[in-house]
Amino acid sequence: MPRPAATTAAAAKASSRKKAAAPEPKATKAAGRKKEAAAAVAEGKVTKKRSKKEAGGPKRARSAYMYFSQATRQEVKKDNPDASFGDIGRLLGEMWKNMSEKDKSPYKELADKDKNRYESEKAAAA
DNA sequence: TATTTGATTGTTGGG
DNA sequence: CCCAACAATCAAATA
Repeated sequence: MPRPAATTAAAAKASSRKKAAAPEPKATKAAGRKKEAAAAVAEGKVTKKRSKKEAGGPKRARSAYMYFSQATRQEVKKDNPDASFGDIGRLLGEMWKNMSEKDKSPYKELADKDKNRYESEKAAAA
């Protein structure tokens, strides 16, 4: 995995506050995803299950691809009315990699802003 | 401390 | 109600 080592981008700029009431603890796909973790544990790959849903509150920031899918999914569906979820996703990812960083910029901006918002929520929840 | 890997984010439609 | 592929990103856990 070619990941930039030493990614210590700890820009803790907690200023704005966001009240997270969280009346209904919806575990989205967490429970479902957990099954993979459970399977991994069963195989003995991981010693302990990395339950990440411990802290119930601030949802994670959406990636640029998340915004991209929101913005493009309808267009792709329009061009491919017969395409199902998997087809759309596959094609979507293909075009995502196809577009240049400049095109991804707007989505990255959204992702960046959401990340900032996530930091605020996290800080507020803490 | 650095790397790794699991978990989470969002979409739609179906089982 | 949960999962399917896709990419990105974070955070816990391990080496």
